[in-house]
Amino acid sequence: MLPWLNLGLPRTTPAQTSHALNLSSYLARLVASGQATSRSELARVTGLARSTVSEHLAPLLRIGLIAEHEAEAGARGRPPSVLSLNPQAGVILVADIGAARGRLAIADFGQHFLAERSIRTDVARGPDTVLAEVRAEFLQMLAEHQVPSGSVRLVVVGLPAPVDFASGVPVRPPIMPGWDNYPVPESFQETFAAPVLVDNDVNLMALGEARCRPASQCPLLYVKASTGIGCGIVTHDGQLHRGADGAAGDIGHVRVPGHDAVCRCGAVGCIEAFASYAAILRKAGADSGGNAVQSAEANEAQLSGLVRTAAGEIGEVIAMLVHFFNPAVIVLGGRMTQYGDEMLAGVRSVVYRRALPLATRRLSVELSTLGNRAGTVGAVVLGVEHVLSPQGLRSMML
Amino acid sequence: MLPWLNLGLPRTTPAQTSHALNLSSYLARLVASGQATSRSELARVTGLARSTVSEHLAPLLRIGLIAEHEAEAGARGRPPSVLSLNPQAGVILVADIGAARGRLAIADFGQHFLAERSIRTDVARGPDTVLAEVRAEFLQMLAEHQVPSGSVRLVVVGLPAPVDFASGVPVRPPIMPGWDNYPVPESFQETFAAPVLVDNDVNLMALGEARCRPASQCPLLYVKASTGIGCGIVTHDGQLHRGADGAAGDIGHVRVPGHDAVCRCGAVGCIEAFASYAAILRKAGADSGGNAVQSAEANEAQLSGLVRTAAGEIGEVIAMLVHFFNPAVIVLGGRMTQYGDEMLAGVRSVVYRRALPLATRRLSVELSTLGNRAGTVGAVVLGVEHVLSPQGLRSMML
DNA sequence: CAGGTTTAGTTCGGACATCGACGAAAAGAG
DNA sequence: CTCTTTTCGTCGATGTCCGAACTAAACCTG
Repeated sequence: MLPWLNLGLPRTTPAQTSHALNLSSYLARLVASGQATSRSELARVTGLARSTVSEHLAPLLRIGLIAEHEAEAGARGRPPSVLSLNPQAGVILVADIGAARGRLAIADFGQHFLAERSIRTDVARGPDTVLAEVRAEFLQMLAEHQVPSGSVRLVVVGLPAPVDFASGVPVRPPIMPGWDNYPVPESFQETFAAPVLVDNDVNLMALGEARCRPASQCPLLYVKASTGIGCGIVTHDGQLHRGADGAAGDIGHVRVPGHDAVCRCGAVGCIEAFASYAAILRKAGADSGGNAVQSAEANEAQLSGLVRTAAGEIGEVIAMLVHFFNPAVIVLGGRMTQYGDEMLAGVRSVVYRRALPLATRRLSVELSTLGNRAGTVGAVVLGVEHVLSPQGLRSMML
Repeated sequence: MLPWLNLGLPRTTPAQTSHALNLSSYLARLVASGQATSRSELARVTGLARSTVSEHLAPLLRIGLIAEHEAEAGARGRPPSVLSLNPQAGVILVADIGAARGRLAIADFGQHFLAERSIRTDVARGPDTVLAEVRAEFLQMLAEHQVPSGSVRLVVVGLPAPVDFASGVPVRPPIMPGWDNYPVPESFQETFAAPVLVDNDVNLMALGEARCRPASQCPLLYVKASTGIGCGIVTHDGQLHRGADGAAGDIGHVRVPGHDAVCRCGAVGCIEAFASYAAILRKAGADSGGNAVQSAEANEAQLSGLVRTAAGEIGEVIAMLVHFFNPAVIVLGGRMTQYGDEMLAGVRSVVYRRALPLATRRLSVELSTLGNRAGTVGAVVLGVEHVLSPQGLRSMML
């Protein structure tokens, strides 16, 4: 007979987190996303009794996570007290660390960036150096905006590497010598007494883009073409797919025959070796015979053409992903979207030609709406969702 | 400022299904999967009080879904009353319809196949003919095994086509003329007064394989190489990924350069056109100059070589999927696994050479453990999980 | 074989969650 | 000012879940 079947059970038993916390978390997220702004509205949306809503809202107000203020009247009856995440509930520190540059930000819970800054982060200098600079920069930003460092609720870090999300540790990063297994969370926890979340940078961008759109646009793929080529995956239910080892979305080293460029990973024919933005700049520099980037950047027309070609090659890979994953939306991001029109045209032409009509009929291919802020926005999203999760709420309520 | 962010909310509000039903469903699934066989064990596994377990078990016993019988004593204390899904609770009709042949089965809830049968199903003859034959066959099987047709609780159908799972309708099947948008569920509901689930056949196989393994082996990819090449996707949390249009996993029409075979989809260079089992048989037939399949099947050695080559080409595609999806396990199935060793060797050699070590370090590439029963087993799994879901339970309890 | 030990399952009262009903508060309409 | 409308809080009724005490059914010991 058959071995018996391990029916689809949740990985955590439902009874582990209390029902009360689940409800509070759900209410908090409804408020945070703006889908409900008053107690009655929450009751309508959730189908719960108003009294139940009030009851579960009370602890959220008590710990100051949600604030209420008077609404200016205008409608008929008693004006509701408008609910929102309390901007004063604390701040989230966010670092989107790229290979060469990083973007730091301080965000409050009211969806505002209090401060934003771009710094040099040459990851090749090693984690000790880079993270120390990030910490110093954070402290300076906090001081400048007079945010007490005690109000830091969470630190979220994006790294251009595969990350084991549970432990927050980079695993075998191809381009970051010295970062393998480096305990990034500990390095921040010495300075800030707050939990630290670490994830792949492209995952964060994908999350940011996904949350700017209606849930019907999931499953969503975010494809970033800059120095490297990577991809973030958001599934049907809005969750990031990180894969078994945190390495999902690493499409830069997909091999496309017909090219013999040597990739930094050592292999030959990786898409990243000839269709990434870095590769294009190299090519432009070489063609113009001059000294690389400077002169090449000037030659807009030539670059446009190269982007268009590269976008087509990326489109070949995307067409394959469309077959396999059948997403509702493909979002294009990364530095190559400086030439957005060319990029879009290049990708679209190939995808709609190659892929079967069924999978492309309702597929939309778009440029990133968040641009180079996708990473920081996604990090804030991850942070807010973590704080508002049942586990996050429990830790706040002691 | 930013548009506000639609935080990761569940698609259905948690308050919609009653907490009680959720618990009953969870208990039933624990019993069904054999993870708990008595009330006390359920209490230990779930962390609930024994009294609570008893309380929620009562309705499941009342409707006859779960049965208890005496355990033979042997341990110290009072022997537990052993719980199991009641085999007499009803049967599930299962049809795994392939392009040429279909596999029908009657399963009870006690993980036993009461009857199993393979029939000719030339899907090109159209849905009316094929489904009528399936229905007739089902009725005959029921009669032969003296199962009253009133005890049919569910019908599960797998089709070699993209299927919109919610409505149970095939959408734009490439190889099934006349099936587009055909209302398959209605066609069975006239005969059997039971819900009908329809899904892609490869999805069912993937589900079957996934449920035969520990949950730690998800995310899992099931790759089927027969007449066509397809792929089923099970995510980290054990759910099938069906994509935005139910077309996910359709990797047969991924284009691999360097081949100019014309595919039945009309395009050139589809992997399916030269590396599927059908293509191999064609090639073997052509090489031996004789009349195709018959003489070719005889020449084992030649076929082995062709399988090995084709497996390498499929491996190129799988390597790409490994980069993108980073699964924990790849399961190989389909008729090509008749030559399992060659297939495994061909796929492994390419995957472990092409893909980055990070994604392959813990990846295991295996042959299907269920063989040609994967589809029917997966269909039973889908059916049992549907019946034991909170929605399914509610309908049984009136 | 009587009584102790161990494990399983049931019963029951209390703590807590959720609901609906009622009433108070706060605005506009007439 | 009074009526209507909408929001929100309070309170008792109902239902869920738990733990403690109790019963049931086995084995072990002497």
